[in-house]
Amino acid sequence: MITTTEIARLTGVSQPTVSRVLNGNASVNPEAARKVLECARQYGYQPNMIARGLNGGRTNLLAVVVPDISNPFFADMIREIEHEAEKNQYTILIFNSDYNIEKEKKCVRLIQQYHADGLLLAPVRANAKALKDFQKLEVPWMVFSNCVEGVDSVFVSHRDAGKRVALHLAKTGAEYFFFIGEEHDPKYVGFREGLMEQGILVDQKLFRFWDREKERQAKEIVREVQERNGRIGIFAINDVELLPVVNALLLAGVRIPEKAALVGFDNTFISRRMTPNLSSVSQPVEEMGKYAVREMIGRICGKKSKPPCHKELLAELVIRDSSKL
Amino acid sequence: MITTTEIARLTGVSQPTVSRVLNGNASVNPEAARKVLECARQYGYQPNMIARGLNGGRTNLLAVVVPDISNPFFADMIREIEHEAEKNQYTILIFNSDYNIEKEKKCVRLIQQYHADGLLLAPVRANAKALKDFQKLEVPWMVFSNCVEGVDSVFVSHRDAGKRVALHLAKTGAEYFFFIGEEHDPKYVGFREGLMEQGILVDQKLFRFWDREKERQAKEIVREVQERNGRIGIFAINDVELLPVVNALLLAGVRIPEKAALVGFDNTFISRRMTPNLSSVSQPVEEMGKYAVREMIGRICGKKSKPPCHKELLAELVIRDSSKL
DNA sequence: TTGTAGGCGTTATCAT
DNA sequence: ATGATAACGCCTACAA
Repeated sequence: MITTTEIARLTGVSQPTVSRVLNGNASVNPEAARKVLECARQYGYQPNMIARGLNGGRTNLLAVVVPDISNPFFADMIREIEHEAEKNQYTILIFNSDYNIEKEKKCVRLIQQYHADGLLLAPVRANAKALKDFQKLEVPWMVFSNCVEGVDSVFVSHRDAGKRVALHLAKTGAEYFFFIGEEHDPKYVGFREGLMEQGILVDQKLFRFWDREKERQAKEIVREVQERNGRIGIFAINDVELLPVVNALLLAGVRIPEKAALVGFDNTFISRRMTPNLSSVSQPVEEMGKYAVREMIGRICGKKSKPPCHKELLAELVIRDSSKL
Repeated sequence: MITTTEIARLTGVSQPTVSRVLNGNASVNPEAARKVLECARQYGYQPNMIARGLNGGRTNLLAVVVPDISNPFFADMIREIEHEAEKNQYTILIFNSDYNIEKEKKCVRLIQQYHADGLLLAPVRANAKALKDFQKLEVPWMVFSNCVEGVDSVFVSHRDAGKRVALHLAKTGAEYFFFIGEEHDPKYVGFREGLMEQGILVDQKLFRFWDREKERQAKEIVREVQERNGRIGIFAINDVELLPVVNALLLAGVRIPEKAALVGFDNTFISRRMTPNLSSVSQPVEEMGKYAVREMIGRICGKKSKPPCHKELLAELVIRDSSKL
């Protein structure tokens, strides 16, 4: 790997001049510039980002922390983020928090150690307290996919989405409502709210399921579906969680959507390609990724004066066979 | 961010002594060590990996290049790689080649610029010529998921797997065989070989499909299935490619597996959770990820004398409803 | 056991 | 326009 010092020696100019030529910002003698560029080309010069990052400069590294890389939604987000980052000469460092707050915290250390220029975080918990460690960071950071009070965020409102799903399922004539996910999830909060707004007695009509054993959970849900007269509206925190349930319902001969109307989340390729097709809340992955990266780069380069950002993007409820009445 | 120099100033020892204490390799005065550690703790010292990487040291960065992060197989691989890397104090840089040879080549530059200690590559094309740019790298690199002649690789034999699928589908009584994928894919080569070994006249009985428009392709396949008497054996290069076909077949009322027996690849969660369940070739993702990272770290740390590595892991053909006779 | 000195490759500052 | 020089934070000699 040839260095600027080496190019300087070979072309008979000083090292800073080489630097100036290669960065193209200051003015240099055209003839010297030509020689330097020629030499750089010939030896395949590559700037050493490590050295560049050392004395206070940019590393052009962007850290990305997600709970689970293999979840299709996050995988898609990462693809978009990587794509937009690459267009802007940024390289991404990936960290998997594994839905574990402690692991998430450890990422702070690594981000500091590698002097990433910024961080995009899909937090395990969408509340500011759980993120207080990140306040230590001396570089800009922002949350995506969720909205956190007092923290720059790019998101769709999961609560709103949950509400819309409630409205939709109620309209399909569902009498009972099952939610698959955790209680603190904003989707649940919104789902509940939405049902209450419809005058549905949530304490008697809404049930929540969350079992690590997906097959067992699916069986339980099927049983609960079969026990009740009337249509059941089922809403899962993501498409992946919905799959075993669909599977179990089909095997048990439960008719979809007549007996059980289903809605997932994230609108991954799975939902489009399943039979039956699954209704799902679609997050604007590409827009969210692009927006997050651009906003981040703005913060990295720009004046600190950037106003706090709380960008809500619109989710779309894509209605497919699994909940079409 | 406090530095070793600063700690040295505060504790009244020299900077190298601080370095020695924090790295714990050389012997130091216990009392001085105590003071240094206390000070480091108090100020939350974090080593600057950038500086450490500069003078020939390790950056502890591991580059990973895949064709498509959002493909569930690669997403799973990345999760395993990240997990094993993290256990070994490595951080990963992610690059998406987008199935594009030119983009893949560009990664070489970035890996050099960031002085990654090594590279794990899932190549777009599994041949040495397409990878000649990577020979420039001064750090160890190896291929995973595919086998490349003359290059360190960790893989399952796609050709063998293709052969086994051919055998399996022939046994189920299929008379015609459809392959969904590209011609140069080793899976196709193996599939073809396997059929020939069964005495099947591949020129008349084997058909290959590869259309960017997945819906159109699926419709065409359904048409071709319906046109023929006898069972069709269908093998797709991955589960994702199989989905639209399953969908179209079900909608057209084609019976699975009686009329069309299907086998996918990668054994992603989709195949388990679809109805019908999909047969699929399972790659040992966890083992492959672990093995690749460990072998890589061995190369990074160890003597160059490491022998070339061509590690073949065993794929397993998981037979489910979609091809159970 | 410890400190001094030098260097990694770059950018920034200051003269010239 | 350009060259010296210093600095970034760390590590590896080498000397004491």
